[in-house]
Amino acid sequence: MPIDRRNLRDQVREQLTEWLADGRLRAGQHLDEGALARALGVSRTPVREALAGLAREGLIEAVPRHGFQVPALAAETVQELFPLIGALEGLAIRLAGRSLPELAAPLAEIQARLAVAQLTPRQRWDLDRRWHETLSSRHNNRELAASLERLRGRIRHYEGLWGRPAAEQESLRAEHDAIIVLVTEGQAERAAEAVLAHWVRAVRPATQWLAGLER
Amino acid sequence: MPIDRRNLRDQVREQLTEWLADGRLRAGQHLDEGALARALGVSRTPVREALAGLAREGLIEAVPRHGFQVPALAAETVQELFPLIGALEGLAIRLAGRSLPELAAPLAEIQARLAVAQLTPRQRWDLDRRWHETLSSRHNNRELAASLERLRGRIRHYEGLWGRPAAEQESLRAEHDAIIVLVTEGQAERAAEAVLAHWVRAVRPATQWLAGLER
DNA sequence: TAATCGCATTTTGTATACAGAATATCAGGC
DNA sequence: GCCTGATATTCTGTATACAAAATGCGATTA
Repeated sequence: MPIDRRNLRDQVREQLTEWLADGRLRAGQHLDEGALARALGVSRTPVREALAGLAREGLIEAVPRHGFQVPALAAETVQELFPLIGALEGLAIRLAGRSLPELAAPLAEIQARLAVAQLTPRQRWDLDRRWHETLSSRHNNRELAASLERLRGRIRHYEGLWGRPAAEQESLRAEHDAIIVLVTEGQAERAAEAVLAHWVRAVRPATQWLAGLER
Repeated sequence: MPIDRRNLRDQVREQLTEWLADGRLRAGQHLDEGALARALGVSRTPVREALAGLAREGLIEAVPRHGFQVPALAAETVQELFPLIGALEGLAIRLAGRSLPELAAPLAEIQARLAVAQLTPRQRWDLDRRWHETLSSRHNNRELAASLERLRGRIRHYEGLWGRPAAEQESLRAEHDAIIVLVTEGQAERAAEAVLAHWVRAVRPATQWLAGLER
């Protein structure tokens, strides 16, 4: 019988991360502590503690005397976070060792679903995320897992990237295929390099998409 | 005229990270909110918010109904964090591009100081940290910088590692030399791999040191 | 001596109160 | 019509209050 020993701070944080993930809290949005507290049926105290934690994680921003807000979409964020995620997924691959080829089948399965034409950007985004999560799942490093989850959480609002021209999507999918081949062959080092390059190359279409949004 | 708009939460966090860095708050120590608030001359509210933030960063631990504490030294932490730092320093090196060889001189300078025999573990630890900070300073990725700083902050309590046998220290210093050669030659890819391997190899002496502490 | 119980004290977790800053509203003037 | 400024309102930041859980400690007992 697991007694619930969690404090409100953690429960609030969990709910807020969910709302950040599902888009109920949108990029650029200001977070009203009072409104959140009322919505959750708690006082502002645990809400503020949760927000302070999320802010230190980078999931939200803290602006002195203005409170907290969801970060607006920014090209800088993509430019900085994508390579970071790539490097960590590379580490995950290197740590997979001999078991790396076991990932080939599940990766190919997700990849096949990504090839379907009439998916929404959101669906593509989810599949792509699951593909990368699978690719970087073969390690026993909880810190690495936590870091990756945190960084991925920070780019959740960028799903519109997958509304880009089909040609760009095609080239990114081709890179997936190339990585799957390396994974199948157990070439961890080269697969790690490829996944980093993959993320770095994705920066350009993402920033172009953001530039298009400005209008 | 930059008006101080910072809130107490941020100021408290800054002071606490300092106390964590200089050892005034020791590994395993319980953090008494009331005592901290009194010591800082503020109420518990901003202290708790600062603690909640530090906990989400992993610099301290939150135990429900028991408050906050500085994480105890643990072999797991070393095993998980060292490769993570290595991967991120590797990314920093790859991002340095053509300017990588410029790092050779300052690295060699710090390395020379590390060769002096009668340094305290603390002095060695500081020099080693500065060596790695220098090695990974040539990039313009603020997120990478923040992640590295955070992770480095989490292994600050492990300075005793540099009280290990001279032979081990010698081999780690030799790896530094090899990396400096690669840096001089501008071989970013190989230098990145070498620095990851360097951190991975450092896991063993660190865990052995920790095992020795248990007695 | 070691373990256990009961009680006092401390400490955490949460709610609430309050001051001051930021923001919104709106009237008046250019 | 738009800017300016005064005022009202909202919201943040911080302190304080209070209940409940955890902890410490001494007495009691096996």
